[in-house]
Amino acid sequence: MYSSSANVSERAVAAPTLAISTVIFALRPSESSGRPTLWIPLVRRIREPFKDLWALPGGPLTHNESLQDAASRNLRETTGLAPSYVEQLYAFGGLHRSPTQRVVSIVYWALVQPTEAALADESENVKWFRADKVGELAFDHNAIVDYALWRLRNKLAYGSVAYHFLGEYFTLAEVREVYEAVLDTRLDPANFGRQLKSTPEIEETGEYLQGGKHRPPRLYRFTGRPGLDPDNRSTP
Amino acid sequence: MYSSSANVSERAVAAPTLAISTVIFALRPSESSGRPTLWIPLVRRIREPFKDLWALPGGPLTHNESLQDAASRNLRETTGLAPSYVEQLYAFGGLHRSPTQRVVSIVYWALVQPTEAALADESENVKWFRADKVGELAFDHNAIVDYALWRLRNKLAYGSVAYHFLGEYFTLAEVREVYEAVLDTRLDPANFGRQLKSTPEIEETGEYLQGGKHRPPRLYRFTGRPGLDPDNRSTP
DNA sequence: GCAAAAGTGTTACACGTACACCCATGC
DNA sequence: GCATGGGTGTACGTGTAACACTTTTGC
Repeated sequence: MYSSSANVSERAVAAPTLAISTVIFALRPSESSGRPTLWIPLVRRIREPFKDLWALPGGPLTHNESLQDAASRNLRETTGLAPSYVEQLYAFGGLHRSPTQRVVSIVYWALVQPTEAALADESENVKWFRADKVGELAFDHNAIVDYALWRLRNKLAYGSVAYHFLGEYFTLAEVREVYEAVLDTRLDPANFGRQLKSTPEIEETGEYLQGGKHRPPRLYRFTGRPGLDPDNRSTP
Repeated sequence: MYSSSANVSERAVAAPTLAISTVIFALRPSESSGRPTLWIPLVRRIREPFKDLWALPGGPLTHNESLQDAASRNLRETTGLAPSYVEQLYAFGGLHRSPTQRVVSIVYWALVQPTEAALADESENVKWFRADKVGELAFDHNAIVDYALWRLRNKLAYGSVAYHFLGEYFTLAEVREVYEAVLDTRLDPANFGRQLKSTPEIEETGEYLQGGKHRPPRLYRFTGRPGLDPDNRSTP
């Protein structure tokens, strides 16, 4: 394939297994406070190695799908969900990730909306965990979850991912709740609202959210495209 | 390997080829202005597909090396250089990257110091190009180079990569030249110097660079660690 | 009317930018 | 002495943080 001075004969021997895994984030109300918090779904391993430990959903890459399609597919297959945002996280290829075999995992992270997340499949072998309390996971999946969390927080602070946790219409308070949940801080509603309204990707609709207990907040819409990474770049 | 509801029998069929490629950046004086500019080494393809076109150096992943080691190795093999900085860029896995075969490329980017870059191997089949004037490359390598450039500029602006283009000791003006070359702007020497001196990772030495035409500038040293990505995290 | 959330106004401060100025060296 | 790059001082503008204040709804 590539011209290279490497020993070409080695290639056939090596051929590490290639797998795709996904860290799926959704906001769900905390059991205690009721405020939204970050959750991720994990699958129980049904064979060795790491039998009975929890692991990230994942699977092989099939021949006729792109990497991102493979991530979306195994997300749908394990949780029944359609993600609103998918981005590549990292390719993990350390030598001893799996005790039995050399595996290179290309890991994605995804966001799903809470309306969807509510009707997600949950079973004996698929369960949702609070992202900061996952316990001991199979393989190097604890490190992967940590890194995904770090990336999510980063993207939220500097990018425009927050809206993918929400539906098409949302109030400023809902966006603020997303930030507060993910970054684990409290934000000044006044300043936060002004900042959002000054970003060109946020569009003010004429609608108001009715049925609340207090003054009805205005509804907004997000009109931006997510991506700067190669998979999403071409989308105009 | 992974528990998954995917059709396990498909895996054996699929098995796309896995390759490692690297975008190697070095600063070299421009032919015209003499000011430093960004260059990258490319290798000429000696077979189909894309025979005779230039491509990124790359090769297979061998069994007993990590992804990053593979990147460093093929960097050394094509250019004879030891990189001062290596970071994973992205895993490219589109279906039609190569017309003949399904290939997933895990791409790294690297920086080498100009002292090293000066003695880099150059031959009929390995040549250095200005990063912004590479012409038409094989596969999707133009897109990859563009993305690597974007990342480098980003990391330079927000991170602390600049020092890896330089030796252990450097003057503030040298760092400024790196920024000016990569970001293609002019920066105010006064403000730039103050900013650098206020970053805790920059250490002022007692030494001065002698032999210049004018007032000898103070020499500085960088005392930070590069990384926040998984490969470099554990390094204490 | 009162509680609570939506939304506006105002001020202080940190930080980046622009630019005038002084310092030290080679020729 | 003078040209040139190294280095300091200082004023201005922009954006964020803090917080007082007004508005609008449900009960």
